[in-house]
Amino acid sequence: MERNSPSKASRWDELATDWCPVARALSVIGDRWTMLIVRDCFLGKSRFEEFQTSLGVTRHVLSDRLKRLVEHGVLERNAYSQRPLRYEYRLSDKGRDFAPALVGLKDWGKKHMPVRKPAAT
Amino acid sequence: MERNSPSKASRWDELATDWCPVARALSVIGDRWTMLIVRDCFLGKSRFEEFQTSLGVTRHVLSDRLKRLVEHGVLERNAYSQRPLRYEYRLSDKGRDFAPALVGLKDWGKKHMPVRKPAAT
DNA sequence: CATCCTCCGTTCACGAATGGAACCTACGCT
DNA sequence: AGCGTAGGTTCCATTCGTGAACGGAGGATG
Repeated sequence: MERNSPSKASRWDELATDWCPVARALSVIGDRWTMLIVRDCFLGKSRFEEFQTSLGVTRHVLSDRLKRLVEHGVLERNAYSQRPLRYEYRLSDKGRDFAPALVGLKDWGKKHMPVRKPAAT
Repeated sequence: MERNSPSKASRWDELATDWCPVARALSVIGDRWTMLIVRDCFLGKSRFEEFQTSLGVTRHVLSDRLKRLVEHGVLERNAYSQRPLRYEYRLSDKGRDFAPALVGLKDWGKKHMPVRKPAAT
């Protein structure tokens, strides 16, 4: 009865080394907010305040997720202003490659999760 | 914990009415474990113990996520045994339609999140 | 028949993560 | 100087996830 499955007891941190590429992907972007941040990047947003306003996520969590995304090479943090020294977050190639997954999610949401307030598309 | 409460007033629930289909999709499957449960369903798993063993997720959370997935019509809960009265969870059409998104995630994981085994040569 | 075992959960206590808001730094404007 | 803005950081109460134990309905075993 012992199932010696390689993915047994996958703790969140251990997902990064899971046999399943889906699990490994989720170890980076499988967070509540992370995928929405990436979505916002695709929509052209790049600054802290933009994400914060758009998502309504707390600044603390946003800061954390951005750091994480940069660490994992999904986003790149560049100074867009030297005098006040401000940074922007832009998609890396790795991040841009996430587009198909996002599209898959979008299509599914569009088809199966209709908006329930007004009747607009 | 109670996901079937009428109004939880969480940011999660607000996502369900978001203008963006990605956000709406994430309001259902944007959880750490939920997408992995769905993945397991695609891999043929259907029972509580199977998910629990495979994912190592706590029973509490698993129970909660399965309920949520059934509520949202991603999974269907059917009795596979009447005498001990046991249920199995199977993908609905809506759930099966999630395949492309999962594939997108898989491809991204495969390309950008290589396995980093500690004892790898 | 008593006892243990399996499956599918639920309940409990506690630590981690999150939400909300205030605070801080560095600069620009007036 | 005083205010506003961008980009965070810190603090605290609440919520969530985790690990472990418990429960209950039925089956298998002695």
